[in-house]
Amino acid sequence: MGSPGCERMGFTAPSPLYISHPHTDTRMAWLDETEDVKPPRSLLGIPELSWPGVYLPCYDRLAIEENPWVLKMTQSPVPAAPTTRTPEPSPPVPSQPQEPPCEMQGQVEERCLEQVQSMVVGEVLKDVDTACRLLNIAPDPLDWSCVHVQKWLLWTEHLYKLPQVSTMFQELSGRDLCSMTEADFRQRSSQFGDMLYAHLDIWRSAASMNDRSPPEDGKSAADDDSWSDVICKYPTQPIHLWQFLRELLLKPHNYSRCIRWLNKEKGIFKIEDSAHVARLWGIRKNRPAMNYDKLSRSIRQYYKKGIIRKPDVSRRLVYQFVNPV
DNA sequence: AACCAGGAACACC
DNA sequence: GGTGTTCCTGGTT
Repeated sequence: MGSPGCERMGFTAPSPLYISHPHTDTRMAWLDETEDVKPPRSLLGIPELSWPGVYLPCYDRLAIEENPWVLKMTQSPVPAAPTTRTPEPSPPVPSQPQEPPCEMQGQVEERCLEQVQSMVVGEVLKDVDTACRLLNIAPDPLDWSCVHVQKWLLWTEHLYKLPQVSTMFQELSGRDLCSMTEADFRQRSSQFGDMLYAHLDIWRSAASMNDRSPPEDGKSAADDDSWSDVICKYPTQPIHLWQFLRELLLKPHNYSRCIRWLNKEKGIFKIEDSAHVARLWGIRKNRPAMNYDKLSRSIRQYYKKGIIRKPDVSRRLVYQFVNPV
């Protein structure tokens, strides 16, 4: 590896990165199969660059529309821009002087951009981290086995609603994958090769960034759950279903559309989208035939073990952890 | 139709 | 043996 992460991330290179405000429920629009989650590039004013426009799952078009100023980040920061750029509606900066000197305004914008950049980097790392734990794969693609590569491909298919492309990349380790050029990717999948290549690029960038700044203890990328401490060691022991469910529940900004707490204190949760939860579990366990019927059977196995039960008032798709955290 | 409950056989570690 | 998967029958919402 060894290529500079930030450039690969698209912060210095002209790579569009669709971003939005984090922690909105709309972040997981990709989970909703009825929607086309990729924002129309033309509408966003993003030029059709050679980069395929990787759409990060944590960012969605609604929030982009709500925060048009963020779009600046998605556009090429080529040198020509600053002098001709028209003033955009500023992000909420309290008590801003009415007519700030140009320099000051530039500084403010620069600081805003820096803040947004670091926010985006954080969100990207978080998403990679989440995917790593859900798939039980290492963050660095170079460490992937053929099985890991297939998992990642299945995940990416799911993420971007691609047709089955994983078959085009069989028998490849992560190292093989990383040694491939964009042209190699396109050769295997003319339609989606560039997208996969770009997505892999993000992962490699995230890995290289992690290399340079290992997560500090306690407050890591998965800052909103103490749970991650338990199973943060990536390619280790298999995860239990109840652990997996809890992990989804502890990422509400990612998965609240498919599973959410009804009463966190009591450990009562509801599966909002049974098919999606089952599919995620299937990806995680490498069981393509997984469905809610089977998943719920596994949940029912927990009844006699005293791990999960039905709440006192039984409701469809609602379960309860016997020992809530 | 989708969900729920649980038996049974099986695979995998 | 523990855990989860797969298949099944039959009941409920």
